[in-house]
Amino acid sequence: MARWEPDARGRLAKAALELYLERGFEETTVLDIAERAGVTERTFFRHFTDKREVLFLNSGALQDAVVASITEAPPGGSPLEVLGAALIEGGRQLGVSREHARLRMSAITRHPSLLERELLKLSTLSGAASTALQERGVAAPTARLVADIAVGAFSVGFERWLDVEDDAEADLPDSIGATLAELRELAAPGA
Amino acid sequence: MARWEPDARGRLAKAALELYLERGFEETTVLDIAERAGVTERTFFRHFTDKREVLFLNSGALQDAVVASITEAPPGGSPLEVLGAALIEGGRQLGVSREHARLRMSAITRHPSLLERELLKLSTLSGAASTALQERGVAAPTARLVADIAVGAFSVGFERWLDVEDDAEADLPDSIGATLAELRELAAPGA
DNA sequence: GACGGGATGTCAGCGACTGACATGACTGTA
DNA sequence: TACAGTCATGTCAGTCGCTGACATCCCGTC
Repeated sequence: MARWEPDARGRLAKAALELYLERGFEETTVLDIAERAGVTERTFFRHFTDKREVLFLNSGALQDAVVASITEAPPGGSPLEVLGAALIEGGRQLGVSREHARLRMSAITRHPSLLERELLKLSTLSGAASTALQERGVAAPTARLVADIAVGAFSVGFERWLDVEDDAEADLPDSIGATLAELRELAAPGA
Repeated sequence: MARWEPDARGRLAKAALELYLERGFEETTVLDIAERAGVTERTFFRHFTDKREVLFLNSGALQDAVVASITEAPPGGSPLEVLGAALIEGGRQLGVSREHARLRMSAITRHPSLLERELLKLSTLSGAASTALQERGVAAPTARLVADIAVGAFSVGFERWLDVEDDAEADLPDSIGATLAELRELAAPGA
């Protein structure tokens, strides 16, 4: 598996994040990234489809976890409950450090181009969740709406997790769960 | 204001949509668009920042309408109620034909690159709505969550409006309102 | 009819991205 | 030990998105 210097992909992702934070996204050339990682520009594009994708290495893992969680959920439960639990479980399995997540998010929010890609990933996650819900018998229009809303809450919960001051109190699944609960309150007829 | 052939911007937007539908986004060159519109490639980039933006000419108008509606809303009412009414009003003022909206959406969903831009516009709208809510005294975290959720419902409502078969029954504000109502049901504690 | 300003044209150039082909490194096998 | 096959990487040439600098043209104004 490993030849030459191993893990070119990982080195490229690391070099890219560093450079995006040091100089900014626009000011960083793919050639810069490749050179810092010790490979050629061409090699970069063999590992990542474009200059943005390099910050989204593990976005597929979250989606897989969420879909699996929906599929394996016991029958019964409202769509929002099922998906909510799946998103909390996905957050649990993510296993990313707040430090790294903060740096990554910092780079992403600094440039619209990267934000676009982040939004696309969330949209893809929403689409996959919607499909998984439909396979459980949820009607398509309902599934799409629930997925959209719940993934939105997931995203907000993730950001709130990054904002917590005290490291000891920061728990991603808790934060997602709390945000989903708040969603229910805000949407409640009385609110 | 108008010299040479008037409305180069509008001609460019029209030519771009046509070509994206005829050949696809990737297969269309900015030079192609410019030639069909009777201008130079350079002129294209004076009117639009990039090849995607050309499909999002009036996205600012919706945002302005929504923000204005939030700002002018009478005091009282939950954040979700205020924003929901503002989004319905925004939909009312949009004034786009379903035919044109369908073609545009068809082009957008055909290519992830365009979908990214659509998502960014919605995110920007959400951010603006959140800010407007905060100026009404809504706490920042709540405002962000409500804005995210409500704009998501708006987007789903818009798509549903496009899907309605009978032209006579298709009303955008109604569709947005119905989707918001469904959101409340789905999120209600009992559901 | 000279003047000024805004929209357009022209041109040169950088950087993102791709296809085609060559080369290197490591594995399995005789 | 030699040889062949495979897969990641390197090399090279080319297209296209996008930008800055400068020239030009059309129009209203004085």
